Amino acid sequence: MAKIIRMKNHPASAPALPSLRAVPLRLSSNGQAVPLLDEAERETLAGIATLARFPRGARLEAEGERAVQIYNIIEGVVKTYRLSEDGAAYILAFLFPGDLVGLYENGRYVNSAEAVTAVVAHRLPIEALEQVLQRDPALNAHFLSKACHDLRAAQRHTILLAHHDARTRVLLFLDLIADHASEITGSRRIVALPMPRTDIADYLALSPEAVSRTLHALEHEGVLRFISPRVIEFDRRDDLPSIHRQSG
Amino acid sequence: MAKIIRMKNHPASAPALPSLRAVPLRLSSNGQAVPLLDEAERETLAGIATLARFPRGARLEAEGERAVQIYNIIEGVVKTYRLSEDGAAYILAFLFPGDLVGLYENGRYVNSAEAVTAVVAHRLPIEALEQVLQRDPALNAHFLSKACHDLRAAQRHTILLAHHDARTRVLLFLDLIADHASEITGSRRIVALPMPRTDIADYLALSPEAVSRTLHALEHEGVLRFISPRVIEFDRRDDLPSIHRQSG
DNA sequence: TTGCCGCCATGACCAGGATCAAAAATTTCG
DNA sequence: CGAAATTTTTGATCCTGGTCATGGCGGCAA
Repeated sequence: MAKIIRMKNHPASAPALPSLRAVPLRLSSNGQAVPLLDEAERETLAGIATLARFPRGARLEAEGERAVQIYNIIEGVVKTYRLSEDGAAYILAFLFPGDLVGLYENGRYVNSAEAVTAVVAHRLPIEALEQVLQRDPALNAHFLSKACHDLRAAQRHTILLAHHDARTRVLLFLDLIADHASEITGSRRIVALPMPRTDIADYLALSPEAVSRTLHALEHEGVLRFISPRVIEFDRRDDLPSIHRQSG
Repeated sequence: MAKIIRMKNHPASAPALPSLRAVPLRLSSNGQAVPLLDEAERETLAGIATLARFPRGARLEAEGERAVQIYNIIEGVVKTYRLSEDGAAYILAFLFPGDLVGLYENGRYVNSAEAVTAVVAHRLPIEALEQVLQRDPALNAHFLSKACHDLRAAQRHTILLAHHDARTRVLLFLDLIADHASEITGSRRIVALPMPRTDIADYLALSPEAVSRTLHALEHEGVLRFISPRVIEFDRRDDLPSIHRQSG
């Protein structure tokens, strides 16, 4: 038992099998994101996967590069982004364990991806993956489910940025992070933000100043409390736009 | 020959087979959107499809409804949107021939969809479609390609709305429409806008007033010329942010 | 300890587009 | 054809969040 806990704290010692998290297309019990793959499917993917580790800040791929592999995150947080002409970054998504990194078209990656924290991931060579998917229709269907899940997430992100003000964007961002990386201590929820203000700003299409101001305005409102700049106490809110329940 | 032209103007007389348009994942010659399906695959889908016609303004589906079918557009334009608490509409995409309508999760449609023009589409029952995809891995792979294509389009839409000003948004919108519905008359490109200003506004996250103002500012710049409020002469521009080349 | 450097916070000012109000143009329909 | 309804346009004002500038905090190395 102590050993299991130790493994959880040190995932290096026993990497988990590949896993896809998403809300299923078909009617399921609760409509939450769940692991899609069964043991056999995870073993199948493990058969073509090699383990990759990235330190914080490492780039997994760059837009325009020839796409040779995709990654399945086991541990850590990855950001995907595009660079504009003037060097500004547009962060498209933060990805968590159970997500896939490496969207490509015409044989080339569409986005860049960088490790926000230390990351452990399975490297899936595209060549081998496509062969496996050809042979296993059920597995193929799961990848389709995952793509649809990410499409819905992108649509929610669009609505969030395009139609909501800074306060709502920041609240929903905190919600997103709290879903994936929060500890419940008594009745309080402690959320650790793994990325700097600039990343939050690039994801929410705000200036870093606006993110800072908004966070502090929320503290004055009593919605949250700072423990340190990267750690806040935050009680999840029910009064957020329903459009955005569920995210990935 | 005259008959063929007549058929093109009156698609009612000879509906085309189902078709999926997207940029392929694999390296392809030009990196443009192309029809993904071969004749056999189109016939396979036709085997489970029934033809559906919708007048302008008809609703194809509503968010939250039980998902029983998806549509493959043959002719016309469809908008997909979400409704906010206060009744405002967030238009997520305009869909054209070769596109799929009917994204669902947990057995229910995620978005609403409405015909912007008169629409002809193949109705594909989900039940039958999933069976067909199980039996035909290549077809399944094409649906995955299409989902990835739509995901990339959603990401471009996010960047467009979140990081570009009104002028750029309107220009790129005109580009989008010109891709799908323009006639080249001599050296001028005539673009017919099939939707009202409010729809353009809801898609670009602007007010209808801002859309109108921006269009007229572009006319004063000499970038376009109004023939009527819904018909403009517009020469495609090369100086737009490269992020947005290609759309669906 | 001290100084450097990256990250974060705060203040002052400005601008793009929203909002409110109302007129003009176009389409629909009797 | 003419009138109503809808769509589009224009004008005036306001406000959110961007930008620029400055200052504080904390970690790290010497």
